[in-house]
Amino acid sequence: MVSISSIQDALRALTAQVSLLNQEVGGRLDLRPVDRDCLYLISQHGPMAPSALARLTGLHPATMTGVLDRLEKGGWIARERDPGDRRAVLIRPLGDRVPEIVSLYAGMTRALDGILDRYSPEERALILDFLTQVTDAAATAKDSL
Amino acid sequence: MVSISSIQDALRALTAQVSLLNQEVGGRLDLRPVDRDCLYLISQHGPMAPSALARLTGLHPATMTGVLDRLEKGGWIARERDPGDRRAVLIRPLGDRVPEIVSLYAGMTRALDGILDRYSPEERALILDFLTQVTDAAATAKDSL
DNA sequence: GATAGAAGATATGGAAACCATATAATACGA
DNA sequence: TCGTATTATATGGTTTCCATATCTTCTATC
Repeated sequence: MVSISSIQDALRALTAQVSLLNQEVGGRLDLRPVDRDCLYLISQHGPMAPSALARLTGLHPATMTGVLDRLEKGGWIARERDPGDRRAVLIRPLGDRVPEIVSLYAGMTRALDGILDRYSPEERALILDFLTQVTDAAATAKDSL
Repeated sequence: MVSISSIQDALRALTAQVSLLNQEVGGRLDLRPVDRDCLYLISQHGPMAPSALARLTGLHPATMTGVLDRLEKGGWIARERDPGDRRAVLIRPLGDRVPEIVSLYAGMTRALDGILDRYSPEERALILDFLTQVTDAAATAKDSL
């Protein structure tokens, strides 16, 4: 019998381990953890304003300026003027250095391919659904704090 | 059809979202991300030496001293002399403030309970197995960088 | 045993990051 | 049009991070 708490423990262990992997990858690219997190969010969400990113991550706006300075200097993003609001800035992710990231995650990607190969389509659907639900739950739990 | 890459994306989204939740929880407890990560590792692994923790996390030993200073000051851990090696220190996790953590994660725990309730024992076993495999893969991927 | 070198943790000082506040530019409502 | 709100960033002080040095203790070799 698989207890609920054992799955909770497994989830914690997974996120902790992935966090360590991310930290190692980030280190190779001169990306601090907070920079890497912001970069991921930008690349997923598309162009967005610094203030929105600061709200999302809970960082101070002044801190966000520093984060974006580093990301811009590293060639990860570009700052653009928002055509609709001349006060605002749009942060656009640049694709130039994406291959470096892909390369560093190649081992993990390959391992994951191997794991998923052994599951049936139904099982994969189950896994995807579970992951999605947990992600939503985490977002809700954070917002209701 | 559930593609492999969609599950990879879901995993990235999950870890990113959990990272945000952790960051929020840590903030409420005056724990910086690096302190929180170290505290988790200590609490899972049991008493361990600062040098071992520094190696595991990739932090500089001098940085680890600062992390442990903060964790000790906050009442999260205690430094003890290693009886077998008088140079060494053993970091012991203290349980005093664990209820605070549990309380902040209560929403997430409850949501996860609700999600898992809807799965059969076989499905739970599948999920647990998948999570365990991915965790191992992440550890291996990190070590082979 | 005695001794040289290694290993462990921490002190010290300089560099970097974080954050509160102030500032400048722009938007928007009365 | 004027006053206030919003957006991003500059500035200065505090905290954190890291390289090096230092002190203690262990261990291998003589």
